[in-house]
Amino acid sequence: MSVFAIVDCNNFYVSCERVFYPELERKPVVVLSNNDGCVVARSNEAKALGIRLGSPVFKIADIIESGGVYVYSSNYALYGDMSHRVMKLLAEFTPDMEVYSIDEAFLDLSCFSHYDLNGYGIRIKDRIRRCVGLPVAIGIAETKTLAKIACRLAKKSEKAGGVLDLTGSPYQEMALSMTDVEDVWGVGRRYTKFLRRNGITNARQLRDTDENMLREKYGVLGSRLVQELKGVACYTVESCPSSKKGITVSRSFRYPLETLGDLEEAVVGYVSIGAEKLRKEGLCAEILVVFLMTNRFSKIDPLYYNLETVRLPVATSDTSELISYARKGLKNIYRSGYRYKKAGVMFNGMVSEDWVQRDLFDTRDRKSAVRLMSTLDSINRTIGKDSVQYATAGLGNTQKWKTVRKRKSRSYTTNWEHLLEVS
DNA sequence: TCTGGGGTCCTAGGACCC
DNA sequence: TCTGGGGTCCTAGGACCC
Repeated sequence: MSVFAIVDCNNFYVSCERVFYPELERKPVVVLSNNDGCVVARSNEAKALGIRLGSPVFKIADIIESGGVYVYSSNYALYGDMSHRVMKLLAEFTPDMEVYSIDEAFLDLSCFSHYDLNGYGIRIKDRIRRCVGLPVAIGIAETKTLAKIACRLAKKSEKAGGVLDLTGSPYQEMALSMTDVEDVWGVGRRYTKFLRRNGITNARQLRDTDENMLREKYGVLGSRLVQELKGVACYTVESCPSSKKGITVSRSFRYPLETLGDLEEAVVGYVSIGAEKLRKEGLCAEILVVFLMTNRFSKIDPLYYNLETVRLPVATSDTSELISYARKGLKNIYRSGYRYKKAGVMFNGMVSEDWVQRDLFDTRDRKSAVRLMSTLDSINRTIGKDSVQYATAGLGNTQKWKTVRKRKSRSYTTNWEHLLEVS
């Protein structure tokens, strides 16, 4: 029998902040997106105050004030490192796991099916709490979709204490009945509407739906959904993630940018970030996309959105080369007179750096470019991020495109200067 | 005034191949 | 007059996930 567990960190970003500032326990806490724009994580206390995920901060200013809500900018260095620690611990508990997102992992527990799975789950939960300081919830069942449902209930129920094992359990019927159809993994807003219109409101009804009806509406995903709810595993634990199919780097600006020069600095900055990611993955991109847009929420400013796709003569991860194509692309789509709110670059058509198709008439010295990039990367890795950067990305505080994070906590685990002192 | 960022998979249709 | 069968690749759009 196959057994899947999903381990999900509770209110992950908020919990990471709490580890290093325990006074935040039992207090309403939120973490914000880039430029301190929207709420991306909430503590249970903040949820109880009615703060919705994705709310723009300015719209909930009064709740923050009256509720005494602690507000943090996102600290990706901290969250990334904490995530890494959690995953490392989880790997001790199973021969096969899949890191599903920054705060979730699927574990294959099939070989433990004759054990006390609930007890095993509790051991996992306790170990993460003790070694990393983070609270997690764990759901265990015959399929990934059922495990997700178990995990959701484990989080909600006092009695479950954070771990719920539904394998072969008589409670499975009840668990499915208690789960609204929109809370099923793979059912989004669109399908919720369709399902509810057809009288399907909970997971149990969805499981007992005519599979063909769903298949027609929803394609193969529909049949898989029903099968998974019935306990027939359609998805496995993907322990070796296939290499990336694309890399996107884009940010909203704190204030609208208007000149080509300012936008160029932003695009150069994004290309630098993206190209570094490419090299880290050992990939080269064949296709580069540059895009820009004005504020889609504005009722006054005219809207403009455009993108340019560039097919590169030879797949590359060389920042200099990518910058020159990106700047050309940007010039083509830039129109003066607009107030731009966001720009970005995308790399597609990925190939491994060892399998790049060369061009007979290529005149570029690619060997030295590779050496230059690896030197650049190693300097930035050892001395610190952006120690060496392209001047066309702008310098220091003149960089208008850099995101603002006014309420960021310290990088406790990734920067020696920020190490906690105990006295 | 202020509204995030980064992904995946599936499908349908068109162009093209033998 | 009759016009097969089996593919691939690419693109755009939709839906979903965290």
